[in-house]
Amino acid sequence: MTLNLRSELLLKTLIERYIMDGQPVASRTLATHTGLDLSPATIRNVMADLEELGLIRSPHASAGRIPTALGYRVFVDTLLKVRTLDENEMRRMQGEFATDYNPQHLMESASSLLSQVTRLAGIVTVPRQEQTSLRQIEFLALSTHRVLVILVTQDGRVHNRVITPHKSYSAAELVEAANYFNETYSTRSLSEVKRALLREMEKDNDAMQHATATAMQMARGLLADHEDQEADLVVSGESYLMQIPELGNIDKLRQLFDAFSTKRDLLHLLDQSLRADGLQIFIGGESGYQPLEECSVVTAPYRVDGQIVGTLGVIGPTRMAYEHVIPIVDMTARLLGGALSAQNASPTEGA
Amino acid sequence: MTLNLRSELLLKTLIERYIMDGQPVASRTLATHTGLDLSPATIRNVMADLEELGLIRSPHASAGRIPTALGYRVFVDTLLKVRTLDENEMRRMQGEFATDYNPQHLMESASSLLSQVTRLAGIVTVPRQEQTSLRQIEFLALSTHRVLVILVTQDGRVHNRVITPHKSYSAAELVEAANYFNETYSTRSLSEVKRALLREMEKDNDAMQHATATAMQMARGLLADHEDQEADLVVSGESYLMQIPELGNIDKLRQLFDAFSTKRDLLHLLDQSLRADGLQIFIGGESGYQPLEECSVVTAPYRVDGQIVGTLGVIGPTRMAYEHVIPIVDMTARLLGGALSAQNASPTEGA
DNA sequence: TTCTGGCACTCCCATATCAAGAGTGCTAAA
DNA sequence: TTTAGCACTCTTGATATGGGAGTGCCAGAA
Repeated sequence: MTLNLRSELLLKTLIERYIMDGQPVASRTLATHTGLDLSPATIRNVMADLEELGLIRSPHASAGRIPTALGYRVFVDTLLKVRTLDENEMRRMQGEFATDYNPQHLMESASSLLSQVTRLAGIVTVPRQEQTSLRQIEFLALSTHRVLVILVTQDGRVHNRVITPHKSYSAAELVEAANYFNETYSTRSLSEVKRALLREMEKDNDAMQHATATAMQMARGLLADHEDQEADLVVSGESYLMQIPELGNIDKLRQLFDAFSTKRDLLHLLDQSLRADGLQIFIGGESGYQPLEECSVVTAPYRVDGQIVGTLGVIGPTRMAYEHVIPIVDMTARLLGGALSAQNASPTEGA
Repeated sequence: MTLNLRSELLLKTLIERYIMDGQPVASRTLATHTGLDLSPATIRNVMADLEELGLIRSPHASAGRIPTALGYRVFVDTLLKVRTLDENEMRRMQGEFATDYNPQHLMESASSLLSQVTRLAGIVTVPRQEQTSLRQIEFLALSTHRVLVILVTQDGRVHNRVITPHKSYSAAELVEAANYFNETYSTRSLSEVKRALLREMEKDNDAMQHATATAMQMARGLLADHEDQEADLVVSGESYLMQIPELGNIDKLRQLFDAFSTKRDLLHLLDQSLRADGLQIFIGGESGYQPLEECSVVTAPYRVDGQIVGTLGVIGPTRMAYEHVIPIVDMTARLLGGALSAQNASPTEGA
């Protein structure tokens, strides 16, 4: 599919206008709003070609044309000139962004920043535990048979879990076990740690040192309910989606909102972006996920200390202001990554 | 306003029918579906009286009647016979309810249980920190100038916060400070603790023992960002509200959803229920909160160790099956309270 | 005094009709 | 290759129309 310059220009203008006002674009409108000095009749011929190529379509016989998903694809890939954020916008976003040291809060802030600035739904995936590495672990006796496990991961998040071992342990034993853990496993990724633990546990218990044995008991308790601790999603501004006319159908809207609370499929989609290493756009059906049929998703991964740990982005109607949304998503990924990395640096190095 | 038996019966039947099928109820329908052997004309006379009293109204001249908020109020207060849950339902709810020891998870489970069983939006308020008492506190050095504070409250929740004191402390110092804290403040409510701390901090630092001084440093850091740690709300099943025809108006729906994400006003409403000590129902405008105009809220407080710590309930259309919803809300409050209390008991006493 | 049959009246709702407007596709000519 | 012209299609809003559902009220029955 090769488009000549004129067709490209017309397609571009058509899509831009459609994004602007949501109305099917007629040949006459296009004739007056493209620099080209052509009559509507000529435009109509070109439009017929574009329709043939599947880039635009008409909702009915005597309406103008609107872009198809394929049309948006071509637009985004080859016609779109992404504006960089101007100074003001950048400053405003930085100003809106949280400045504290709480990772969970930073993610919520990023999500709400995305939705406020784009007026679309903002999403941020919380780093998968498996992919981040262990920094520190501590055990704390709550009562005779209940131990609070505190897990600090590389991304700065603190995870709590209460386990109930069969035996009771003294504070000293717990400290010893934690030390063993920290010496042996810290800086290794959680999935690695998990694998190593499973290997370790197969060995004969009697041969173990006391600290090791205690540590293994803790590990057993930890792994037991590890499963439910899945990656999570922070969504905000869903309600912006309610006023976009393309989703006027209450049923589609409902499916979309269900997707937000189920999270599973959205997480799966965002995982793809995790691997893609760069800004990604899913237009309409491209996501392969029915409730997103009328939507586009713009995502970007964010990094902590140079390593990709999660993704964020926005969900909105296919008819969204891509050239506006893209730099915002990009910028937010940087902001969040930066904030998470900054808090990671030990204060002696940082400010 | 005194209604004779016949009027009451008719009002009751009218509301029951309207709750069933959502259609305005006509005199003829009422004549056939009430035990009374009366002609539609007679019914019409009674209906005119009920309308006079503001209990029902007709959407337009030649439609049947529908209940007003006041009508529902009378219905709920004096006409409704609440069914107790039958064995099966009770068992099913118990089965669906989470069984683990994670308070946060228990609340989410309660919320989703509410919404699944009632097919309405479920809400659970997370206990206000101020009202629950301190059980245990620990300090953990993360790096030279960063200390992780772990706060275990009476309801079993674990709170983390990272503070950055100006001075660096050794592990031993931190343990000592924690001991001081636990000895001095545990079992006292957080708001009490806060007050006591503020008093304490005004004293001359030099006179303090070392442990006390360290503890006060920590306290300073803690109180600094205490504010943002507000009470929170767990909402689920919002999307059930999208298919109820009374809220067909996308704009009202949006306001409602905004209320769910803002949380502030809903929290305020639920706080009233906290003080009321029993199941409460807000019908339509009674909540005094505009987005809930078309909705009713059914709430019940839940208790941990006999003390009310939070509320839960459902939000749905005023036209909801109250006699069905009420026992479910009540039951869920018991389940959640029970689960939270159970995990609180030390394992030696419990199972 | 209370109830009821009857009837006129009101309002909704679905359907049909109509005219105007917008936009296209095609053709023939520039 | 472009364009003017024109017939055709489809939407949209306004308007009319008939049927249906239900009420309010009155006068007579119980």
